[in-house]
Amino acid sequence: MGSTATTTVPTNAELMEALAAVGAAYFQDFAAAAARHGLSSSQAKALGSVQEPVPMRALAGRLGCDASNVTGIVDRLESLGLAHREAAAGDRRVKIVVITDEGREILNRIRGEMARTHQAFEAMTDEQRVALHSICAQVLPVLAGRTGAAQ
Amino acid sequence: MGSTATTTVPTNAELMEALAAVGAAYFQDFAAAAARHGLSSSQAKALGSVQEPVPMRALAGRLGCDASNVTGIVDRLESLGLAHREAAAGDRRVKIVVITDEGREILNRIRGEMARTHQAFEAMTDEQRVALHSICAQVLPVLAGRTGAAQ
DNA sequence: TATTGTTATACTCTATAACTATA
DNA sequence: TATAGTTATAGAGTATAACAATA
Repeated sequence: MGSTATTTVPTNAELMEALAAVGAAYFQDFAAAAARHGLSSSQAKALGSVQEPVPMRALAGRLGCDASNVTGIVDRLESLGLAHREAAAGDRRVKIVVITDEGREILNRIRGEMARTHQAFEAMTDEQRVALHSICAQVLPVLAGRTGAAQ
Repeated sequence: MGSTATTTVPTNAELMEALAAVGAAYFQDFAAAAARHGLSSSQAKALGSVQEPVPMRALAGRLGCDASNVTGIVDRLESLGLAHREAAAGDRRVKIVVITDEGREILNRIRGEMARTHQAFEAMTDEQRVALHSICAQVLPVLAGRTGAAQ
C-alpha cells in the first residue's frame, strides 16, 4: 500500500541532509533559550539530564563527554543554585547530582521559550506528530548504538 | 482516516525529547566519522557547507558562528588541502572558499562512514523515509527562522 | 561611512594525564 | 589493583573588539 503517490523515496544522503539541518536548527533554538538564562548549551543539557538524581560518572555518559568535564559543569550549576551534589548511600566515592526546585523551574522555562521549536511542532498535524515520534523512537536505539545492550 | 489506532498524539515536550535525542546521536555519529579523518566536527561541517563556492562571510552564516571563527577553520581546511581561498570577481574584499577534489572525496568518505546513521535509515520503510523527509522539509523553515525571507 | 576578512583576547568545552579517596 | 571524582594542562570553538583593505 502507498504506491499510488508520485512522491520519490528519499536517498540516505537526502535524509542525512534533512536530519542534519533540522538537528542544527533545533540545537540553535535550544542554545539561544539557554543563553537567555545565562547557561551554555552544555550546562543546559546537563540540567536536563539530571531530572532524576545521577552520579557524576553516569552524567558524563549521558552528556557523551569525559568525566573530567562534568566537574566544571556541575560546579557552575551548583554555584547558580540549580543543582547540588549529594553523597551516595553505599559508596563514599560517588557523588550524586540532584536538581533543585529552581533548577527545575529554569529548565522548564528554557524549554518553554524555544519559540521556533514550539512553532514548528504546532504547525504539524496529529498524524505527523505521531509519525515523527514513532520514527524517532524506532531509530534512536540504532543511532545511539544500543542494539541490544541495556542502559 | 487513521483514528482507529490506539496511538496517543505526543505532546510538544515528548517531541522535543525525541528530537533532541535523535539529533544528539546523529551529531555524535557525524563527529566520530569526521574525527577518523582528522577533522573536528566544525571543520567537517564547514567542508560540507562549501560544496559550492561560498564567501567567507556567507560561510559564517551557514555555520551559525561569528565571521572571525571562519578564518581559523578555513585555514585548517586549506592547510590540509581540502579547500582553498579564491579572490572574488567583483569585490576585492571578499574571498571565496572553494572545495578541492580531495576535500570532496574526504567529505564523501565521512558521510559514507556514518555507520549508525546508515543502519538507522536502512531499517526504515519507504513510507517512513518519505514521511521523515517531508516532515523535515516542512518544519525546517520555521525552525531555522526563515518564515518568508530569502537566504 | 560601511563592509570583508583578519588579528588579539578571553571564556568555555573537550580530552589526556596525574592525583586523592575510597573500594 | 581498580574506580569515582578532581585537578592541571593543552587544543579547539566561540564571541567581542579593534584593525587593514576595499567599497
